[in-house]
Amino acid sequence: MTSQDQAKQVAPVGFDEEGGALQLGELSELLGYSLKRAQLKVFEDFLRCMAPLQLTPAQFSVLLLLDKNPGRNQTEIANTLGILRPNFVSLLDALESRDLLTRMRSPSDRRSHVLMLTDKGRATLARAKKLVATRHEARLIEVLGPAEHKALLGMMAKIAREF
Amino acid sequence: MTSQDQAKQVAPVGFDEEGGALQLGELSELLGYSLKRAQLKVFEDFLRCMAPLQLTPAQFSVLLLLDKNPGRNQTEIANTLGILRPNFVSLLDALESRDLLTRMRSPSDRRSHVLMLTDKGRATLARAKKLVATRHEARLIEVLGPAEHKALLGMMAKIAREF
DNA sequence: TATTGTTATACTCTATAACTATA
DNA sequence: TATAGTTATAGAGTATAACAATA
Repeated sequence: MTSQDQAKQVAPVGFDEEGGALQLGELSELLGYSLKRAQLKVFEDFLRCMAPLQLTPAQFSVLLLLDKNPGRNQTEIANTLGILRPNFVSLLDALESRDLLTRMRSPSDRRSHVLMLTDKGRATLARAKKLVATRHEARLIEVLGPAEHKALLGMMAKIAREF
Repeated sequence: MTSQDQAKQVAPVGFDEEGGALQLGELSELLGYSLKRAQLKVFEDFLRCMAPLQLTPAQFSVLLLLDKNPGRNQTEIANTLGILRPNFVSLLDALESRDLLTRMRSPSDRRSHVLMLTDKGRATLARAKKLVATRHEARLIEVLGPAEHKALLGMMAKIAREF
């Protein structure tokens, strides 16, 4: 089977750190690692702040994009958000069943569905934006400071664009 | 296939009518959104750079942590990495089957498995570290600049810690 | 023939309950 | 009784193929 007689450099006896906190070591210098953990924290906080409206980050991004770009079809919105078309269907089903948006067959190309926010969708988006600004982003700015928060936004955009 | 895939074509601005690029709007000010997209890019690049060794970010983090903290059990390592114990099992199975680490029953508490890198595990980790430094982090530093890269690390750690 | 929305499907991650063997 | 490792399982998120309607 597998090996059983190597690893003689560090004996299983003589633990000098029994029960103590582990050394992260080079892990804390690994940007991907910190980035992932920070991203999880930020999404957790987003969900907490958005709990009254029951919107996920992905759902919020769809409403935001639709408000700024009315009359687009599913493929255009999904592509812009990096969501694959098949996976976009159930996401839209959920929002449409909550009457936040509508799918309408395009008169010019009856294959495509034109997406538009409903009045309820616009109202919900307005409340959602307020929650994000006053609870979520406000807390981030409080932790980082306004200058670093802005710098961070720039760096994230740069990585997403140029990396 | 060239090195440049057309994941997202950026059309010239000013095309707000039919067929033009969509307006991201407030989406670009949403830190969680940029953070997520940046994190995906960084992990993609990590996998590309690490392709010769076939290590995922999670696997690399386990090797790194084990090297710095030999003789710990599965629960301690998993908790430190934010991995749930049940999900840690198959991750370890994969690394152990590649002879990169060993599980040994602890003599003091026969319930727990003491984890240690094998010689092959240490050698692989050394090669992995070199790939990360010379290919992955080097590219990040090239895009961001050394000062911003360092600042970014600090901010990510701060969010992961205080947020 | 090509494209839009869709279904089906599969694979990875993540999360919870419950089992076993030890303590 | 409680804990460490494990199994089973379920749910998200993500990926590809293929089909019907339409172009």
